[in-house]
Amino acid sequence: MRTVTIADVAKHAGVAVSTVSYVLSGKRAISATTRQRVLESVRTLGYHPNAGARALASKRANVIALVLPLRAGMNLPVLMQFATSVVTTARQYDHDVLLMTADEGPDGLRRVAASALVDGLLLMDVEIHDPRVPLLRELTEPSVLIGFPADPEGLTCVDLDFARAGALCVDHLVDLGHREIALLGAPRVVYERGTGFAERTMAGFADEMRRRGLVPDARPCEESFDEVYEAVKLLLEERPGVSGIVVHNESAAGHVLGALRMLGRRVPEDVSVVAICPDDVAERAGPALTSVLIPAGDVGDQAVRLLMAKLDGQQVPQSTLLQPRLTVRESTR
Amino acid sequence: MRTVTIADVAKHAGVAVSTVSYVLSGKRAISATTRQRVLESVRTLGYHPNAGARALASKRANVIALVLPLRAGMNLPVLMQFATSVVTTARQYDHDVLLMTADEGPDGLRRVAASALVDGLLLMDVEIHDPRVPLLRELTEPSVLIGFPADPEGLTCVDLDFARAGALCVDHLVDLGHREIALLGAPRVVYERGTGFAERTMAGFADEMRRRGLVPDARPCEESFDEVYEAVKLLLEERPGVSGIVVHNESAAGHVLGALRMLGRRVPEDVSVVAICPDDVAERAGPALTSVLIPAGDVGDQAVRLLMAKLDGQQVPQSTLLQPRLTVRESTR
DNA sequence: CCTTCGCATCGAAGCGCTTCGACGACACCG
DNA sequence: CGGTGTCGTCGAAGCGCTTCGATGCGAAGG
Repeated sequence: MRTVTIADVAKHAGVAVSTVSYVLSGKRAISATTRQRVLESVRTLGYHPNAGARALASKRANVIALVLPLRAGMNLPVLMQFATSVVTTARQYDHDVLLMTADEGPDGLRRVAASALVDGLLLMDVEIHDPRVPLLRELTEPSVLIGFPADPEGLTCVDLDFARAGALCVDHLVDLGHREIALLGAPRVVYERGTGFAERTMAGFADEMRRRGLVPDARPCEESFDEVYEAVKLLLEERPGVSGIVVHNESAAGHVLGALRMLGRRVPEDVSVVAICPDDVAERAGPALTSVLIPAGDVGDQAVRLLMAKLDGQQVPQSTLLQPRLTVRESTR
Repeated sequence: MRTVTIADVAKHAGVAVSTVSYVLSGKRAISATTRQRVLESVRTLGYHPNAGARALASKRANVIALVLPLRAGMNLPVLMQFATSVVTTARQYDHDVLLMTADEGPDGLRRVAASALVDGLLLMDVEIHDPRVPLLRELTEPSVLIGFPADPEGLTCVDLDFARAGALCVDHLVDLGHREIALLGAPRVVYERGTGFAERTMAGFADEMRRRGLVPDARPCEESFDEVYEAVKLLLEERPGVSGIVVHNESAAGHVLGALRMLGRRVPEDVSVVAICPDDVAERAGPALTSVLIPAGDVGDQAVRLLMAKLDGQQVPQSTLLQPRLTVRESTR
């Protein structure tokens, strides 16, 4: 069962190889009748263009690299949602996705780019001082980053507007009448790593609090139940008047509710809680959490569109911030 | 900045193109001095073989497809861990990984296989009656499945031995002296989908219970806190003597602990809980859960090895079951 | 009626690599 | 000392596709 080549299709349809190619690519006008004949031959023979040959001749692999962080502590659901939307959107542009892990480092990127395995790169979870950023600048292949390095000059970056997300939580709680509000953030290590999004949320939270004439109180928060419990307990002891809590830590969100329950605080009667997390986590919690959505799907989608535009030679904005959206559920009042 | 080709390397080293190729592939003997000279040229010029050309000439893309399920309700951490280990192991064999989603269906598989984009396929989360299985049988490209379809004849399947995992939980609890033991499983929809692993766990649990002269009680379990709470409440009402609970539902595991706490049962003093879940989930819970590990990493690793063996023309076993391992933590006594 | 033009199609030249057969050079054997 | 290998290297033929320039043809124009 030899595989079907373009030559087989050409012979079957009684045309030249180049004609088949033009029918398939649409790069030259072909008469309707010929086109039909060719397409039918393609169908009956079950022809699939050889990817390698196509890449070699056209200098386009129609594959993009998706570089995901794999270190533990990543926000898995968000990551998966993101990956899924990247693959789905890429397919809409007739591209496939090569999966890479961040631990291949700059060398891995150089390898796939230089070998023409991929036409462009999508990097998730870029850090403030990311060793891969200088490389991306010198690569001829276009790239799109999720997250912001210290200096985004000359790059294309996409992210959720985390500062706005933090502010949004404040707005919601203050509008409900709460005055004493605290933020429980990501584990300390995340801030130390300098991924950016955690700081930006805190900053947005703090700025908005101050703008409203209130005193911000923001703290990192670990992820195990016991540590969350201790953090909540400490918070309530130090600031007994706290009536609003913003949680920017997906794994901890459920534990915060459990801790409050154990500490005799009812949600939302005594304390209102807003989380910044995916919808499914918010809905699964008891009570269901009012939350600001991390639109991972939109981010992936948008990132692919930007990359495709760059591959197309178009100019794209250096920075794209996606607007967060707050959904009211049962945990705030 | 034209990209460096093998011809450039050959000229720089003063040898024929074919000699460079043989140095790089090791398929023919090359004198040590020539080899050195070539390798040095490769390094100084920064040569990376063009993937398309290589694939075209050698009929090997050095890429494997990884097909992941993307429907909601999947066990994300396990999935990511799996994907990570697949990528890492594939790289050890000098292969890259093309990421696909299950919703591309059989056509997607046919496309990447027929276009020679990939040399082999790795499918995760195969269902009992999976529409892709017949296709895999007729494809010339080798494949490895994670999970078992109804008829694994002629295929290569890898999975955790879930029946054994269920039995292992029973053994642990019974050895501790517990007699009345219940299993809280996956959401009902998972059983209906027929993914297999959930049923197999239940069967292993039930068989071992009966073998021990005990009465099995196994129930599906949804994932939201409220539903878990109701399920636990109902269980305690119907079977007040229950002193051991096996949870085979990662999202629910934490909620089960919370529900028991709210219902006035201490863990492990009043009730012992064993979970079947990844270690990080077990460790993050309060109290830390005694658990049977889902060794997602090993599964991915093993799957890649099997696929590489098949690509190599070797014979491999039709079925590979990975043995589960129980880790005792704080939730059983 | 002959030229001019545009459309539809063809043929051939690569793209960068692997691989096969060939060919010197040299060592070894009888 | 001429055959017979062996080793290391070379040249050339593709792999299946895209793309460029050329070409045949009918319609439009003078």
